[in-house]
Amino acid sequence: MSNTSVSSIRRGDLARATGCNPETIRYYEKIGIMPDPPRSTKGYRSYDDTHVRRLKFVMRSRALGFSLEEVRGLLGLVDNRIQTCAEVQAMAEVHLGEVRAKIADLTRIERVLSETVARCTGDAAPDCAIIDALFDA
Amino acid sequence: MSNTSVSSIRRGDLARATGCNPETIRYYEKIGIMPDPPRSTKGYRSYDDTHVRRLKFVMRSRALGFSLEEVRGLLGLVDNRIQTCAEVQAMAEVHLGEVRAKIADLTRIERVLSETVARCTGDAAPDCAIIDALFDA
DNA sequence: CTAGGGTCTGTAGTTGATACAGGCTCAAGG
DNA sequence: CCTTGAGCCTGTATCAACTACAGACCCTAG
Repeated sequence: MSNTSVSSIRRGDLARATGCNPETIRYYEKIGIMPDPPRSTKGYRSYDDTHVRRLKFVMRSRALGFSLEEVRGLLGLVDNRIQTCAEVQAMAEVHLGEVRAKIADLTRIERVLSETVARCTGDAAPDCAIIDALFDA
Repeated sequence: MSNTSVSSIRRGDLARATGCNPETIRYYEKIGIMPDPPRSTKGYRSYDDTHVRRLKFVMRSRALGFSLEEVRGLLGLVDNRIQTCAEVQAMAEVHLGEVRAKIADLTRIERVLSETVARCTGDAAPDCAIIDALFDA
């Protein structure tokens, strides 16, 4: 009597359950991030809980900035095949380093840009401090 | 006697003078960021100082994170046509806002990611704190 | 005279999706 | 019962911003 019915849902339902664009689901299947789901007699994709869980995993990984190739690596451990935990940790650390590098880059850009914008008077003259800065930097 | 010789340089020279990939120069010409340069009798592109200056301008703008469409806008004032200084200032401020938003995003990602990585023991066990976090977040 | 480097063109690949076009199927309302 | 609209199917095109060929010239130094 337990509610273990593996309720079969369609692509739109999976999209709504995860917040993922339906087209993106198809894309993930094409590149092998998501498995090819079983089909109904009429060819409709048929998903269940495992797909919801896996797609949410992918989306959280993406939200943390992992590339799809990195996600593929993470899933390698999930699928209990390729990766070990130590490898996952190493990958996450590399990724963390990249995130920090990006922050450093953008912070430098932010500083230069805000200084430049501050120097601009904003009137309609043909001279522009921003343009000058870009030319003479 | 002044050295005003408009020395004609080739694509590779322009690339070396600016640090820009030669293929990228061709691309910028195709999309109209850089003008179609005059050609030698044999069809070789022929550049001068103005091209060096303009390409450096483009590259500095790109280095500050402006999109090519934004660079096109900036060049609109350089070319003394479309944009006013006030419009350039407004654009730069919008861009600055986007940069700050990206920094905020990445900082949040950095925090979550470093917390997650810290929780990982890094041994070879099939359990992995990183994977678990991505599943259960 | 030939070997190498540079140049020319057009085209395809990259990442991570998103957006059609053209056709099928399905459920609800009249 | 029929229509209408939503959803699904496929394949393909598009976006940013480049990068990387292939195949053909050309030019110069040894």
